[in-house]
Amino acid sequence: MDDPLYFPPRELAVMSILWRTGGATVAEVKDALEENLAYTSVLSALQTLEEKGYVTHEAEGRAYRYRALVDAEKAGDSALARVRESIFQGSAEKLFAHFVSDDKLSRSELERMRRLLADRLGDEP
Amino acid sequence: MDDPLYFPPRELAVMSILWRTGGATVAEVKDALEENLAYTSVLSALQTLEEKGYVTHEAEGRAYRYRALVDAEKAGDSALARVRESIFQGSAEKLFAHFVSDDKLSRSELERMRRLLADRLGDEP
DNA sequence: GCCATACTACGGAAGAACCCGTAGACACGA
DNA sequence: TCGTGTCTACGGGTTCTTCCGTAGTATGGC
Repeated sequence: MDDPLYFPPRELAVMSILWRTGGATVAEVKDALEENLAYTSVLSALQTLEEKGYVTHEAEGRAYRYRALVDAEKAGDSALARVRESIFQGSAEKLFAHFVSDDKLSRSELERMRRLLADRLGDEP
Repeated sequence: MDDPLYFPPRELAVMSILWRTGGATVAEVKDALEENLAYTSVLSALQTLEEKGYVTHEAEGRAYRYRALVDAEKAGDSALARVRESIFQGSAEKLFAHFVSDDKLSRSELERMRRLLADRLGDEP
């Protein structure tokens, strides 16, 4: 097991952009962020993340391109485990039940989920 | 839509106990917490949560009994939405796929999930 | 060469989160 | 009555997070 891996809100937003893009410059991150932050604020966030070891950078022309060092899957593991544990009393089923009860899920999404679950059940004789 | 509802780690741990128990005194929260905090630290956390409006208290004997004012479902909504949005690129399916790929899920759990999903699909003709 | 532009490094302010000690109130038993 | 134990209120210290301004460096156009 690895350390629990936790990102405060703003840092998570930045990581999210790095995961989506696969790597981004400060300016790109700034543009992708919903809130309108100063350039240096974005830079600071990235430097903080780098200091923590979650991110690295390499020169690209005059600028740096930042890249995530932890992958989204790992972060997803930690986040879902935390949600399951603290909000759904440790029960994966409770989490699941709540997840699929979301009205905004389309029928086709639900059907693809059913398919996924069927596959998952099939692979374990 | 309500406000996004977010709890930093320690406060989430405290809320978790209130959700599980339905209400608890400071001493009970302290005992239930994994980390060994000073009594007053736990009290502080509860007072902070109360100030934010997530918690209330009523006298019970000489002590206060604290109770959550937001329910776990709402917190679950926010938490899952945040995870889906920032880690799984907004895709409920990606989240789901990752969720069911967890090795620690037992076959019976998975089967109960399948049932739940089937019911959910059935209720929408 | 000189200027504007784009970028990073650095430092620091302000607030949030976290943690606890001390003081005071209150009840109970000796 | 006099501790003793349990509880809350209050205040303060420390670290983390967020945010940005200033200064310095390099690049490319003129």
